[in-house]
This record gives sequence, C-alpha cells and structure tokens, in this order.
Amino acid sequence: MQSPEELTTAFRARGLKVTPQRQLIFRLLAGNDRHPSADVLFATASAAMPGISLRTIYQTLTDLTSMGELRALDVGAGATRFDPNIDDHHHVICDHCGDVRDVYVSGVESLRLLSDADAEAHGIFEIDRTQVVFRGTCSPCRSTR
Amino acid sequence: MQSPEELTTAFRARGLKVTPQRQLIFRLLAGNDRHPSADVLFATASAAMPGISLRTIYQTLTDLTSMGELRALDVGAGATRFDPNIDDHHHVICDHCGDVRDVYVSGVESLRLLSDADAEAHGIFEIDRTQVVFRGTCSPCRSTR
DNA sequence: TGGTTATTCGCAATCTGTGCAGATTGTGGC
DNA sequence: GCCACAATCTGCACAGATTGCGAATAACCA
Repeated sequence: MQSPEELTTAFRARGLKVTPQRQLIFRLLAGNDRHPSADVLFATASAAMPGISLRTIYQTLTDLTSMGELRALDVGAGATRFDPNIDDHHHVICDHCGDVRDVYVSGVESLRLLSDADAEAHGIFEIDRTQVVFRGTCSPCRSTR
Repeated sequence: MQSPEELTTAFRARGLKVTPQRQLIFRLLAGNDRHPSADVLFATASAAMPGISLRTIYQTLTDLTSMGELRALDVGAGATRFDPNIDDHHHVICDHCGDVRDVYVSGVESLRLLSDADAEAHGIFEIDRTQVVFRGTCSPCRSTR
C-alpha cells in the first residue's frame, strides 16, 4: 500500500474525496502487518475517532482493495483480513488463533503441474497469481495446550 | 473420501447411524470433483429427496470433515466448498465464477522461506501443511468479456 | 463562497452457518 | 420381529459478516 500522503493524491486523482475518516484508515493500515479484519480496524479507529461507522470502514477497505492498494485475505475464520503488503509474498497462518504472518518464498516459479488433467486445467485457466499458504500452529498456541 | 459403502461401515463403527439422508449425501459426494458448497448440495439433494433439511446437509458435511473424509475449502467467495478428494493436492480457482479444479503439483517440498523474519516465523510456527492456490480466470469466463 | 457530488452513517436486509428442542428413526440385543 | 435408547432430522431462531439504501453532511473545484 502507498503511504497516506500518496493515497491522498491517488484518491483525488480518481475524483474520490479525502475525508478525515479515510485519512485515519490510511494511517491505521500503513505499515500494518497484523492483517486486521474490518471489525478490528473498526475498534482501533473508534478509539481515535469515536462515532466512525463500521460501514465506512468496509467502504474504504473495499475501495482500497479495488484500487489494488490492499489485498483481501480469506483465512477461513469468518472475517476477511486485509493486507497492506502488496509485494509478491505469501502467508503462514495459525489455525488456532488466526494469526497471519507474511513470508517471502523462493521456488514458487518452480512449481509444476503433474497430470494431464492438470496441464489441461493450466491451459483452460489463465493464471494470474500463485498463493502459498502454510498452515500450522504458532508457538503461543502450542504452549497453551 | 471413502465409497458410500465404506462410509456406511465407518459411521456404524463410530456409533453413528446411517440414515437415508446421509446415504444420499455420501452418493452425491462420491467422486464429485465440483467442490460443492452446502447450498449447492442442498439443491441437488432436495431434487432426490424433497424435504431434506439444509441443517442436515451442514451437519453431515461437518461430520465428514471432522472424520477427515472431506476437506473444507475457503475460496474467498462466501460459502465454504467441500472437497471429497483428500489426496495431497492443490487447487486452481477462477476468480470470476468460483470454479475450482484439483491439481497435483510437484516442487512443493522445494519451497523455501527467504528472509530472517521468515525463518523466524518458520521456527515459531509448527507447519502442518502447505496449500498452493493458483488464481486466475477460466476459459468460459474469459470468453464472456 | 457556493454548488455539485462523493461520503458518511445508521438501519434493514442478506447470506452463511450454528444452537436448540421436539418429533422421529436407526440399531443392537432379545 | 420387537423394544428401548440414543442418535438424527427438521424447522426455527439466532449470530456474525457484509452489503444496499437513503437522507444528511462535507469535500472540492471554480
């Protein structure tokens, strides 16, 4: 995701307005590697700006995502998580607490499809990107069991 | 997933009953590579057995999943998809229509984490499995645009 | 400064999935 | 084949996440 300042420019360039609510959300997301969900963001945003609406959070997250500034992440735990890191990276997810960490992985280009059916699928589909998800248990969750 | 006959035995062995509803769901899933969601399954099941409850579909899918006979798949499109293929395989997903295809991939063991932070994450997490998801657009969706 | 137009906000509605309870039905033993 | 008991089925209410809508508000450009 670009910096709050750059986003301000980018929004105006698209005819979108830069409101205090949006600026706050920009700031809360900048450099955030916690992969927050809409309601976590709502909670922290509410602390700084009481009265801000959850609807506005969703709206802005959707806008940022469709502008390619955010990546929506479905970790299979109810709420969608948002990732301001749009580098080519992957994720490690704790199946117990839902913690998500960014990881950079080598060897992704070397992945090969095996069967004929796979080759066919590869031909039928136009692949945009490859996501790798490592699932497991984080240390804190392991110790509390 | 095991065959409907094997599942019948497996259920009884666990003290679970084999009802007509369950048998129907076993049959609808056996060899099914469409990765159906609960409500798609409900629709097809209803055709064969009018009056069957969506609740029963969910119940049985949950049971099969916790028995390890099904894999729950979150493709980021609202509903959970269920995969009776429990081999070590991966998926190609069409971002437009949500179509999911199974693919067998080589090179997964060769994936390496790059940065220090990644190595740390690897150390902190106990990784159970690695999922690879290829996202893109299927041929039908490409032609209708 | 003023007008136009995007935003915000709150609420209702949708969608997916689960909890509950009463009626029903498999199953194993006789 | 029949019984008793526990597991199931079903319908409904409910919870959580997200979106649609419309009136009031506020940003932005001239």
